[in-house]
Amino acid sequence: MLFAKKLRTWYLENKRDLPWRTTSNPYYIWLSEIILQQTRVAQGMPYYFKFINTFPEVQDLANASEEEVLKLWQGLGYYSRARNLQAAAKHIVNELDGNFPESYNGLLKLKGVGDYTASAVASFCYAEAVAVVDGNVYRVLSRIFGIDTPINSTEGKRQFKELAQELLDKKDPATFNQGLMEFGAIQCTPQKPLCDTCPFSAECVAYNQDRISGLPVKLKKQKVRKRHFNYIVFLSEEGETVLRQRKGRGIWEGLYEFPLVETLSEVSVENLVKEDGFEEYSMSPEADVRLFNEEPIVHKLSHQHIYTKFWVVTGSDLPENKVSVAEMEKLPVPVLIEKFIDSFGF
DNA sequence: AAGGCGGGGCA
DNA sequence: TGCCCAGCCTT
Repeated sequence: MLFAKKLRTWYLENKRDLPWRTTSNPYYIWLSEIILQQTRVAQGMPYYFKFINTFPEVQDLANASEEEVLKLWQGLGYYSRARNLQAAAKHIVNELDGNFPESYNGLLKLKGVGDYTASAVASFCYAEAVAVVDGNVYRVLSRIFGIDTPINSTEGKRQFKELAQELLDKKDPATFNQGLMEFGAIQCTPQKPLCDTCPFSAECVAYNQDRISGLPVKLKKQKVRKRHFNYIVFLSEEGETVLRQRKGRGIWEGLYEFPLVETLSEVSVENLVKEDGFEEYSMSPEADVRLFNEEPIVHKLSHQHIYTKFWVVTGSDLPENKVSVAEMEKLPVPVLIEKFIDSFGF
C-alpha cells in the first residue's frame, strides 16, 4: 500500500482531539504552531487557551503591550517567540490589512515563521502542497527508510524535506502532514516506539535491522555553560523592591529580574561587595545584606546551568527602577525569579 | 555552518 | 543524567 494511504488510515483511527484541529482560522493555527515550537502539546495547551481567550483576534494581539504578551508567555520559554509573535501580528494588522498571507512564501516572511511553520499553516489552512518537517518527521522517516544523514546537518535538512515532499499526499496535504507528525508523537516515539502495532513495521528499516535506538542521527550534543548569578533583592520599609528589564541579546531578553551581579564562581558576601557592578547600587553603610539561600539554587536550562544566590538588602536607599509588590507581580519574569518570589513570600 | 535560546517530562 | 519536544534567528 502507498505510504500516504497507510498513514492516512492510521491517522484517522488514532488522532487525538486537539483544540487547534477544530478550526481553520489561520490566526489560531499560526498561534498554536508558534506555541508548539520545541514544546510538548501538554505544556503548550494551557498557553493556547490563555492566548485565544485574551486575544480572540489578531488585532487584539497587535494592540497589546509587549509586556502583557510576555507576561502571558511567562514560563513557556524561548521568549523571542512571544516578541516575534506580536511583531508579526502588528505587521498583519498594519501592512496586510488584517489578512494572513495565504501562501508558504508569504507566510515565510513573517517574523518567527520558518520553513516548518510556513508549511504547517499553508497546508492546514490553504491546502498548499508543502510538506512539514519537524522533529517527529525526522524520526519517522529516518527509521522507516533507514536514513542516517544527521538531521541537523544542511544535507540532512534538504534530504528529509525532499523525501517528505515526495511522499506528501498532494490532494490532502493537511491530513498527511498532521498524520506524519501525530504518528511520530504517538507511535514512533523517541524511546520505546510501539513497533508491535506499527503499520510500517514490515518495511521499516530501523525495525528490521534493529537500529531503532540509532535513528535518527544527530550531530554532537551542546555543552552546558555554568554561570553564577547573584540577585540583589532590595526591600524598602514601604514594601518596594527593585526590578530591571534584561536588555540586549541573550537569555530572558525583555523579562524582568532583580539587579544582577554575575560572577565567575560562587562568592561570599565579602567578595560580592567587591565585584564589578556592585558599587553602582551605592548602598548605605548601615545597609544589611543577608544571604537568602546558603546553597546556590541551580536553575537548569537546556544550554545553561545557573547557580543562583539571592541577597536580601534592607536598610538601604533603593536604586533606580523601584516597583511595589503589586507592580512586580504584573511584570514578566523568568521561572527562576518567579519561584523565588513565591518562596520568599513578600 | 555553528551557536544561542527555556522549561519540563521521561526513562 | 541525558535526550527530546509541531524550530527560528543571528553571526
